[in-house]
Parts: sequence; structure tokens; C-alpha cells
Amino acid sequence: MPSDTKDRILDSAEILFAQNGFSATSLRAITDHADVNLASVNYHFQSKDALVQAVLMRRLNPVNQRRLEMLNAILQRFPASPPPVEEILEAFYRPVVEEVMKSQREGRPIMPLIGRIFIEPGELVASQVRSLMSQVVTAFVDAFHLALPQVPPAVLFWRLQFAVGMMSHTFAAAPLIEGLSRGRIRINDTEEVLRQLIAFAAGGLRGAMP
Amino acid sequence: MPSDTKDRILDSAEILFAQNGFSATSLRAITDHADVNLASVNYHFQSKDALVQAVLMRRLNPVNQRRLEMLNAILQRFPASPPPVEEILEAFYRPVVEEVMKSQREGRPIMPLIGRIFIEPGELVASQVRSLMSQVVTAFVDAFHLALPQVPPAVLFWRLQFAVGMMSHTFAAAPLIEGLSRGRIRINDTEEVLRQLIAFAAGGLRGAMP
DNA sequence: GCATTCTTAAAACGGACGTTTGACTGAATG
DNA sequence: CATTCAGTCAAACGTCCGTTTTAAGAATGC
Repeated sequence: MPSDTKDRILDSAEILFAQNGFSATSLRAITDHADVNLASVNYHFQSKDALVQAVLMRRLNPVNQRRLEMLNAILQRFPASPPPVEEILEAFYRPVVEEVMKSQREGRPIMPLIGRIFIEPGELVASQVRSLMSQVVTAFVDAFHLALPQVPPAVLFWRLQFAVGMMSHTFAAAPLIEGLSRGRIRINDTEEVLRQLIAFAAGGLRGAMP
Repeated sequence: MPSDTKDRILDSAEILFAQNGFSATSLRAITDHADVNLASVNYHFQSKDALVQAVLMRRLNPVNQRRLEMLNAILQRFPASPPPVEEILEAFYRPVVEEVMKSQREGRPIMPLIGRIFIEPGELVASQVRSLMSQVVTAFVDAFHLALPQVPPAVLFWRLQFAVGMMSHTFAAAPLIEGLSRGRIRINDTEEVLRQLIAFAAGGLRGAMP
């Protein structure tokens, strides 16, 4: 447990945002959970909105950086031939899944938070996510174009969004999905989740053109 | 003659819930938009939570009924041979996409609402969705098992959830997606959306076993 | 026509919200 | 030693929240 007030606020805010959403989580609930004074939120961050942005940035920036690193490593290994679709998908999925599962194990269940960021209403979160994701989207659409040159870029863009939605929904609705499955599946094994995601998305990306 | 106050509340609540989410939408915003008295919400419905449930039920019940009708029609046309995956997927997707696009055309943009219901935090919405979806999930997993007998039921369940997430995310993050695509795709054509969804999901369902 | 039920209206309830204030701390600076 | 200054704290600010109350109107049954 960190002793710095700013980090304690970020940690508690992350947990409570994941559990209850952004607008349903009050600053008082956060400061109670973090055991800090209420006014320290507006001292270290300027407002609740800025706190939301800080929570998102702290998680998304390292993940997206890792995604681009893995993607570049793949592209360098295939300088002249189409890179395998499955490897590109792993570069896209693994950094997120590992980050989520790691937090889960550490008692910080941020799974629904990661699942919800694309869907959160309000222009504040949307513009934040847009600026954080545009580089990643461009890089992966380009990579899929190398892997599947016969698929038009517009269709590849559709399919990348579907690949995002698969993961987003799996994390955000994890308790609901596990309940509906009546014990058939569990969403807590990094490699199993990655296998299922990659197998489905690879099939979808290669699917017959509509 | 039943009063139209109740329906006006439902219509306005639906629009504002879709725009701003459930907890960020106040009853005063709803009654102002509907041009009715504030107290009429607690008169016709008992609470805000009950209003949320009523809004969800009014939309989801007809859609899920239509899904099961279309699925049964397909299964009756293939009594002895595996039904085509694409037709099952159309039975799953078309009722939702048509409902959403129809509302969109009528000036009632409920797209983000439909996309967000699986992801909304809080046990109230979750239990509501669970009871509304369990019959549909069971019926479609069974149908996919007929269409793809070589795929284990647990994997089919994973893949049905991925199919849900694709659509969910497409609707909930539609403005974000259209922005990130920089004009490459638009999410307003029923048949185009259905083609893209079905093509990707069919490829994914048929994908190599992980 | 009167009585009863259903529906709307304005106003207020207590509480929770995000934010601001002003006093106070304790270590660092010169 | 006096001063500064980032940080913490309790308290209060005005606003908005979901809900309730009280009363007046509209509809319905006899």
C-alpha cells in the first residue's frame, strides 16, 4: 500500500470507478476508501474530471506503448512477407489481458474499467480515449493490411473494431457472462482468454468478404 | 384512454439514458424533456430504479422475442441437416440492428443504450439483463451446436459472447469509432452493418479451435 | 348529481454532491 | 530565528439529487 496521497487516491479511484462507474462514484467514497482528506482530491488534481483522466491515462499509456513495441518486433521479423494474423492479434490483446489479470491477482479488479472506457458517455472520456487510441488503431490497421492484402482497408477497420469489442465486452460483462454460462467458462486465465480471443478474431479477420 | 404521461416519461428517459447513462441522468432532466411534472415519475413508476427496468424491458422484450421467432423458423427449415451459421447469426443480429436503426431514423438515438446495457455497473441492471438474456443465450448456443457439431459447447459459448461484444461495442462506441475511422466507415446502414457483423462472426465461429 | 378513484401540480424534504475556504502543520530555506 | 511553502485538515458553500407531501383537478361509477 503506497503512502503517497496522490497515488492512494489514484488506486482507490480506479477500484471504485471499476466497480460503480465514473459518475456513480463520489469523491467522498474515494477519499474514505483511500483514507485521505476529501479536499486532497481537488488539491492534487483540479477536479473530478481531471482525476478520471489521470486514472485512465495511468493504465492506458503503458498498455498502448507495449502494444506498439510488440507490433514493431513482429514487423521487423517479417520485413518482406505478410506477418501472421495471429501474432498481430497477440500484440493487440496480450498487453491488455496481462495488465487486467495482473491487477485482478493483486486484489485490484479493474476488469470492468478497461471494458467500459470505450463506452463511457460524455465527451471528456471520449476525447481522451480517442487521442490515446488513434495511433494504435492506425498502426494495427496498417499491419493487418500487410497480413491480409486482399481485404480492403475499410473492412479491416470494421474488423479491428469488432476485435476491440470482443475484448471490451468480455471484460466489462465478465460477471454477467460467467453467470450466463452456468459454469461452462471462467474469465480468469490469461492464456485461455488470449487463445479464445485470438482464435475467434483470426477467423473473423480472414472471413469471407461481405 | 390511458394517459400518455407514462409513455412520454419512458420515451424521454430512453433518450437521456442513451445520451448520458443511467446514473448521470436525473429525474428532473427527464421530466423537463418530457414536459411533465417531476412527481409523476414516482407516481407511475415507484422509483428511478423501476423506471430504468421499465425502459430496458420495453426495448429488449420485443427484440428477444423476434430473435427466437427467426431462429425457430430457421431450425424448422433444416430439420435434419446443420443449419447455416450465417442464417443463425442473422437471426441473432437483425432484430437488434433493425430496432436501433429504426429508432435512429425516428430521432430517438438509442444506439448507445443498447450497447451499454451489458456493461452498466450495478446489480439492478445486471440481474435484469441476465433474466432477459438467458433464454436467448441457451437457444443460440444450441443452434450453433447443430451448425458446428465439431466445436465444443464451451467454446461456442465463448464465441457467442464475442458475437455479442462485437455488436455491443459497435453501437455503444459508434461516435468514437466513426471518428477514429476518419470517414472510412459509417454506422447508419442496417444492411451494411449486418453484412460486416455476420461476415466477421461467421469466420470467428468457424475459426480453428484454440 | 354526488362520491370515489385516478391523475397532475407545486412545493418542500433531508441528504449527498463537487468544490472552496481558511487555519494549521512540519520541514526546508536564507 | 524568521519565513516560506507544499501539504493536510475540518468545516462550510451552494447546488442538485430522489422522494414525499399536500392539495387541486379530471375521470369514472352509481
